[in-house]
Formats: sequence, C-alpha cells, structure tokens
Amino acid sequence: MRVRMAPSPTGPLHIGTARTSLYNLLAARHAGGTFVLRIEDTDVARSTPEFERDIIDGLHWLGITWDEGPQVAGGTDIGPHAPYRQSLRLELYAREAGRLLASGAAYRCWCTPEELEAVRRAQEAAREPPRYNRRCLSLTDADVAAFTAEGRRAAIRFKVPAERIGFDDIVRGEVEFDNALLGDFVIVRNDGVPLYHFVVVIDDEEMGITHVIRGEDHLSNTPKHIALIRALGYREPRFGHIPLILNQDRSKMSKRKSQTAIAAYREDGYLPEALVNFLAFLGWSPGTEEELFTLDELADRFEIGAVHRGGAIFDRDRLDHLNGVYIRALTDTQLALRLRPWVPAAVDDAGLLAIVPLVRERLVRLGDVVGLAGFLWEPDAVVSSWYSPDLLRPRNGGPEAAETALAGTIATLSAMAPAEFAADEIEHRIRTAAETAGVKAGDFFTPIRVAITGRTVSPPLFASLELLGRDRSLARLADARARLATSGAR
RNA sequence: GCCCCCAUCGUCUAGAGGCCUAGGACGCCACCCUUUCAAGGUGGAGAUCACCGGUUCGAAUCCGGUUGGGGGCACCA
Repeated sequence: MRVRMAPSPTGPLHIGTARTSLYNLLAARHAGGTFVLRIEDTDVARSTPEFERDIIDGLHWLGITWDEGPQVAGGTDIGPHAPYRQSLRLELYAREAGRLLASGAAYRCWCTPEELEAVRRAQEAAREPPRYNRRCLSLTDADVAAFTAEGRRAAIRFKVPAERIGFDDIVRGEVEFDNALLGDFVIVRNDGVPLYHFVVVIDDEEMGITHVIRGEDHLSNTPKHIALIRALGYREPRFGHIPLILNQDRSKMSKRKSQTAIAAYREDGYLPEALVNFLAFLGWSPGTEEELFTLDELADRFEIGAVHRGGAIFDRDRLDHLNGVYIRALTDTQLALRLRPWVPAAVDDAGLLAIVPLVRERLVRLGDVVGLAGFLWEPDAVVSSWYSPDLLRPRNGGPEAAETALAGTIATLSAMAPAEFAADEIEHRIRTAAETAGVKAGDFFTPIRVAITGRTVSPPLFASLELLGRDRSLARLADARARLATSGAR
C-alpha cells in the first residue's frame, strides 16, 4: 500500500488537512505501507514558502511523519520519486499534456474569461446546466490564426468522454456518476500552468500511489480523475473518501466559523498527542470503550474501511477535556518542560517545577498557566491592578471583615521566620488567626487570596503564599489594606 | 438548477436481525469532597435509533420512498 497526502501551501496547516494526513499515515502504518508527502504548489500566485513551512512544521509537531517527500521546508526531498514538489515537476506535466493533445483526448481552447462568463450566463438564463460549450473543439485554421494574431494564448481542455463512471469507494462502497453531465474542464491554463485535477492524477501514477485517501469534498471530482486516468493509460488506484469535519452549523469546517489553523491550537497549549487522539476519533472508533491511544496504538487498530460516512462536528469541549486528561497524565518534570514556552525566563527551572503542582489539576490548555500562576512572576503593581478593592470583601462580610483578615494575616506572617514559611505551617497559623478573630475560614481566606493573586479564583492559597515568599506576600497584603481603606473612605 | 454523499442522546460515538426496556464519553444538573477554582467520587436528566412503507416470527440494524443536512459542478486546491 502506498498512500499520499498532497497539501497545498496556500494557507496554514488546516485541521482537516491534519486529520486526512493522520488517516493516511494510520492506514499506511497499519498495512505496513508507505506514506508519501507531496507539496501541491502549482498555484504559484497563492503558494508561499511560509505556508509550506507551517504545514511541514505542524505535521511534525503532531508526530505525523512520512516516508517520502520534503522533510523540511526548503530542504532536500527524500525518496525514489523526487522531487515531491509539483513546481519542480513541470516538464512531466507538459509531456503528458502533449500526449493527450496528440491522441485527441484534449484540445486547445482560446476562449477568454469574458466569453466563458457570457456563455455561462446564457445557459443559466436558459436553465441549462453550466458547462463548456465546446466552441474551440471545432475551430478552423483561420479561427486559430486569428486568435493567435490577436495575441491570445490557448489553455488545454480535457475532452470528457460521455460515459458512466463507477468505482468501489473504500469507505462508501459502490458509487456511480455520469460524466456526460460534466463539461470539458481545463487541465492546463493559458499561461502553461497545469491544474490540480490533471497533476494529481499524473503524480499519483508516477509515484505509484495505490490508495487515494482524501476528504469527501473530492468525491464528486473522482469521476474526472478516473476519466483522465483512462485517457492516459494509467492504473486506477482505490479511492477512499473520509467524512468532513464540520462547523457548529454542520457546514464544512472553515476559517470563518471555526479555529482551523493547527498552529493556533499549538499556541493555545493543546498537546499534540491529545489533538491526534481527538482527530482520530472524529469519524472513526476502534469499537471498544477505551479512548486514550498513542499514535502507535492507533496505527495498530485503525481500519480505513471502518471509517464513518457521516461528517462530524468539531467539539471543542471534548478536545478541552481530552487535553486536560493528557496534561494530568504528565509527570511534574514533563509538564514543566511543556509549560516553559508560556513562563518567563525570569522563573528558573526549579521555580517552574514548584509551580506545576499548583496548576496541573487546573490546566485545560498549557497556556492557561499564565492566568493561573501569573501572579507569581508579575510585579506587585500589576497584580494589584487586576482587582478592585470591593473584591477584597468576603461573601459574608463587609470591608471590616476584609480589614480584619488582612491585618490578622499581616501580623501572623510577620511573626514567621523565613525557614518556617512553608504551606503547612502558614495554613496552621492563618487558621488559628481566623479562629481568634472569630471568622469562618473561607471568609477569612478570600481577602488574602485576592490580595495575593489579584483574583477571586486561584491555585491553593497557602502554597501560593509560600511560592510568592514572605516579603512579597506581606507587601501585597499591605497594599490591599491601603486600597481598602481608601475605597472605604469614599 | 444538476449530480453525488450522509442520517443513533445537544456533541463524538457503540451497535453489523433477536444480547437494546439502545451502551460509553463530552457537555449539562444534583450531591459528596473542599480555603476559591479545578480535579476526583456518586447519582440524574437526555435518543419513539429523521419520517413513511416494505421484507421477516422478529429490525437501530436489510430494501424502497420522503424529508432534512452536506459536498461538488472554476484557466483554486
């Protein structure tokens, strides 16, 4: 089995492209086959090296690797069919176009976009299906001479045979189309650039692709490809069309309605292993009730033929849950390493490792560490700016209750030696202070929490105090007390 | 408009004629735990298997139609 993924570098790596790549990889691995990556960059106007890099980096990040193809953006291609970038294979396409022209399976077309548009409008008005009227199929030498003299350049159209085309789709079963309903489509633009439907067929043949696994949006294109394959005398691969990933409204997932760039998920702090697991289950299931798998385990059980036929909505809540599960499964050291990109360098590795236990149960995404533990590295003034003094007041109590807690805690912490400043000891003493003041523990803690973390929701309070340190804690408590007094005067 | 594909809780799905008074997970609700928030535990609501008609002793599972949804019909990929 030889499968391939052929992304087009006309945009960043899309979540759908990532899943199709994953399914191809899984199918190849499961069958002990070969996975090829080919860059579909014939659209020179829209393709960029930056997008190519984004795609390759994103795939690597997900752990999706290929046996043949460009390994690095701009790097050397690896494999017996190199190059794997279509922009480098132009002579091959030109030669095949020549064969089609010579056999009469294709013909030159001199129509201008305006002429084509006019014909299309006329057909619409007459309620006819919009398709090319074959004007250029029966041109006289004089017509051609006139167009040439005019400076027109010809595109090449494939003369679609009027026949029914059926095939046995790996995921959908028997499907049949009537190519008589198709217009003769352009395979080479008038500037000489070959088009998708044409090059995809040539490359798949030349690269020995045996199974074409792609999105359902290509199902209707398949009869075009089969017609081309027959006209060129190629071997017909098996086709398998996997269901689309959908927006909330069940339309094809798009940038407009969903977050589609893999890089964005990476930046939010989703774990690649969580994303892979999630993507694999969007449209497939091993049929058991286990749901946590590594890439290797997925490859072991994946059956391309067992893929569902219906599209699946991208459920962010489910991804979030899965990501949390994967985060919690990490060791402290592993999690610290993953968190590094979101934590400033001023927090050293030991400091970061100390933060991990405070946040691990609370992280949905790695990036959430900033909101959860930022109070530890942000300046006091910044943290102070996060809250308004009235948030210092506990649920059951007014400003005076806040003042009592703040003052009591300042006295308590001031009396502690640096060596004693550990979570357990801090908790013991503050609880005692609360009892002495006759205030319920929870109400006593709220003002402290806000003063220290700047928020009403935070990691466990006493460990937070310990990590912040006695002096900075005292400074924040004093600041809170001062702000409370000022606001209370109003 | 034409062609094609699809259809089980809100969502992802298990289910390949009797094991289904339809199972799991996410989300939601309640309770427990608890210094907040999470995490964790327990319980709960939630699907007449889109609808109609067949086949069969028996259908979520097979067949046909209807409806609904989606995709494709470019000198984009």
